[in-house]
Amino acid sequence: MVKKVSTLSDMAKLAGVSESTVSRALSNSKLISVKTRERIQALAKEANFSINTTARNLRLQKSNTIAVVLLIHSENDQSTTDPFILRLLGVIADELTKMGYDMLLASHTQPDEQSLKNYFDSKRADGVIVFGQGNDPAIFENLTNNNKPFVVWGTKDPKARYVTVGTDNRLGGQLATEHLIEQGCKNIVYAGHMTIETELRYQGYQEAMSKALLSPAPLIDVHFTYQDGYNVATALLQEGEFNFDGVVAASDTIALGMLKAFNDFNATKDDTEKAPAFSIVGYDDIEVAKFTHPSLTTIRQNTQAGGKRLVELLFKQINKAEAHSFELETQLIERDSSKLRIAK
Amino acid sequence: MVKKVSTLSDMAKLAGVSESTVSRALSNSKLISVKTRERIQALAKEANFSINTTARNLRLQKSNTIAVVLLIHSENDQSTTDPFILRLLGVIADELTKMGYDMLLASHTQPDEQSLKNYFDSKRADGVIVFGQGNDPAIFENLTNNNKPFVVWGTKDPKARYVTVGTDNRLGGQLATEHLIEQGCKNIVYAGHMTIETELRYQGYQEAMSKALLSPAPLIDVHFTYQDGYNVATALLQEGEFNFDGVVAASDTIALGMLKAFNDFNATKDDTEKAPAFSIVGYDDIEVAKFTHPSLTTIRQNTQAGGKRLVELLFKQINKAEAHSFELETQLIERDSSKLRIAK
DNA sequence: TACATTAATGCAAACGATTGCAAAATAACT
DNA sequence: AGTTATTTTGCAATCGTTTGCATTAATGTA
Repeated sequence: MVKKVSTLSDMAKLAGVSESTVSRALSNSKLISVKTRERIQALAKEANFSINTTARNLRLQKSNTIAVVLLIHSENDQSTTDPFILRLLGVIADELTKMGYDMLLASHTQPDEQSLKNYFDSKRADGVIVFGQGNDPAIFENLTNNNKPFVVWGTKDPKARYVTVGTDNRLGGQLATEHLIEQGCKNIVYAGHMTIETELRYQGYQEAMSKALLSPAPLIDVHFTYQDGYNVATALLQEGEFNFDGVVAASDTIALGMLKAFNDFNATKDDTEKAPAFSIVGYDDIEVAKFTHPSLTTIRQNTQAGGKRLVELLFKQINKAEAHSFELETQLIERDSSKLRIAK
Repeated sequence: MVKKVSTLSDMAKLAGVSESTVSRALSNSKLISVKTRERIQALAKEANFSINTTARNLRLQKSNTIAVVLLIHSENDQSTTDPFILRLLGVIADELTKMGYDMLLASHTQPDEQSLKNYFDSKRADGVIVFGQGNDPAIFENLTNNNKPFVVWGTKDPKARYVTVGTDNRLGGQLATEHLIEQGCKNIVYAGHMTIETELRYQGYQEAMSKALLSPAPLIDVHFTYQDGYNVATALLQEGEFNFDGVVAASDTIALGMLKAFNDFNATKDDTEKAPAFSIVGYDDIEVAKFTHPSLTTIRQNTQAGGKRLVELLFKQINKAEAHSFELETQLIERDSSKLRIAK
């Protein structure tokens, strides 16, 4: 077997030229004559040679890598489980691959400024995409001051200067609520957990209620999982305290969990004891929402568009261009879960 | 503002010692006296200094990074969309973070040996986890020969020597089919697309059928998405060719898509024209399967256990220990979708 | 042929860390 | 204090690239 060719100097020996010539030939520099250029490239392919990225990055002072960081704020914040986030990650991975960049994925359970800054200081990433805005935007402010390229998925905070991509959460909450009101619901509740992002959805809900002269109910606290949606709804049903004809859920997972709880509950009761049907609207429009029974009316957060935009705005910053926060279209997708009450 | 401290030599100046001392102090070498060690560590924290990973990796000849590669074999192979794969990625990300490793995520639309080898040659990763076994295991054989640490999610090929983690697909297909037979189904079909992995599921189906003296039907070709499950089933229903009382689906997405198609179809017909109910078993046990209506009977592939095992076996190889392919428990999760026929 | 241009190559200095070995500082012991 | 053993520190080479500058080769012109 031939001796392994693994460095530029190996290649140089092989080709009978200097390292610089090989380096230039491989990067297609026109300083090198076409003849030797092609010869060397062929040789490199034949010898299965590929440049050492680490050394290259060191010399070039860049990493060709984007870090995608999931900030986990609590035990119940399971970003690595959430189908919506995961889907978005998939889109980002595809986009970055297209740009020839690597994607570094990491989740941090202790979200602090330093650990984010560290990606830059340690030169591990040329840019950072953050999920999990949390309640403390101050973390990000400093990065902005230092001109580090980074983008946050979430709500635009008017006081903050960092770049975000997300939907209009207030509007989303409002659209969902208004839709239920149009369907004839009177007694509508909001189900979700409070974060900076979802607080706005709740506000949207409250506004829509007030505008329709309905009184907002206190929120039902549920974490963003199928299971918690199921558990919380089941508990309420069993206590006989689930007396709503409409639910605005803060995520599709919650909505589907609640629907399931309702079905299971009624399956055990005979007709006189059954809980009355309700309408429900989810949030995110995860893929399965279209295929459940009933299909889920929901507020779409377009993952495809969102992922692309995140990457685009990050690269604008990397290339020293101006980047402005972007708000994705916030759209109600009307399906069957909001017609339940009527069907009944 | 203080001048930025970004290299070891900056730190050395700051602390009034040599670079080597700083380097050793930060890595907690006992060659350095406790006093100076602590002093320097404090100083480093204060100055927000962190070692340049690229330089470190170059010197140490390792990358502290694991590449997770999605091999995309066709247009229809949408790994970055598949909820099961995505969930597995989430688990792996968590595990690697725990080990202090970075996770590099990339999808390759042109799966070839060289591009995988390249992660090692270019020193970008210390190990590789591969999804998308495809039909050409030869790709992996060479990596094995070269002693590169890598693990493949999928079926153990007895002829191949590379390390895999996955479930027993033949058994899975068999369990699903036998369960339907127990439920009283006679006319059972398998719905999925052929890959090395899913072919075994189909074989399991065929065996179970034969054993029960039922004749296997030709497979329904469906790609692994909700949408394709829906489309294919809808087409068959409309043609009046969907005359099965049981379906073994190659994924939960397919199963849920088909169930939806069935519901939608019958919703448009009045009682005399309705298609008869059927039982269906999915594959994967994605999280939502428990929360659909009806809940989905399925073959579980435990993502938690699988992700952990993939990482564990990879690190065994990295540490030059022996690593053997591992087969996860293959388990039927019985829920409601396989009772449909009876309920009717 | 001699000289000026232009094209093609090579030299050597970075990039920022780690580490074997030598040197200096401190401690231990007569 | 003088010598030896031990602890602490520093020097300098190395990892594999890229690139400004100097050098050499090739071409053009008179």
